[in-house]
Amino acid sequence: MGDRARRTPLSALRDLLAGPVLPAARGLLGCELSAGGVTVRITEVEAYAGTAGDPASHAHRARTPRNAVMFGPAGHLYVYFTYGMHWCANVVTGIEGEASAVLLRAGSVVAGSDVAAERRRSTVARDLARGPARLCQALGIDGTAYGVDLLAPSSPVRLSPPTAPVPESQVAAGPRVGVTGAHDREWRFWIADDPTVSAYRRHVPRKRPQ
DNA sequence: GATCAGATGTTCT
DNA sequence: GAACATCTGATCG
Repeated sequence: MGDRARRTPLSALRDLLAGPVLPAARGLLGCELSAGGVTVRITEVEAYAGTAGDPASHAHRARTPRNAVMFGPAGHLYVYFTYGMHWCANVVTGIEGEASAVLLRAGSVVAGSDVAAERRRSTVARDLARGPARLCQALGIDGTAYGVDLLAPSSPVRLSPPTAPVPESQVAAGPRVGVTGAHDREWRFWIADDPTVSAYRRHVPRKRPQ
């Protein structure tokens, strides 16, 4: 017996993140993310396999200044700016150099909802962190949080293990949202009956070239 | 409730 | 220059 029972939940989480990306993504459901005076319980995630043959990953082609942190150790935060106005947050997973990551797509605010509502200019609790860009806005995450260690106590953005684990029967899986290719992979995971999970939308090209 | 178009800037070809 | 891991507001049912 022993070793496993003595490990703290935090070190168990660190081990989980350092392993394969799919179990890591599932294990992130129910974890709590705290930043800027707001705490969110994660209800929806997507896995991206980095250099391991995933054409939808930002790290698939090559290492660039933007995705550099994904090539580092697990448990760090990958933040990127997209569509000219939105930030999105990922947790780096796997071994160094693999560049896999888990996109945090949605959560429900469990503390600091007044602060989150002020940032979001919305009073609908369900919508405060429903969607990857909304989640970042509610938590006040932007480029200044790029690369921070989510498991370090002094970090501005912190990740905590679930207060209650999510039962296997509550975890649903399906195709990823918004990605251009690789629709066949069911690498999106969410908590089945949670109202804060974003609705699935197939990727649509946004403009016709005349 | 569903669907559509527009905003806006960084990254890569 | 084109694409993009999105959101919001308007319009239609």
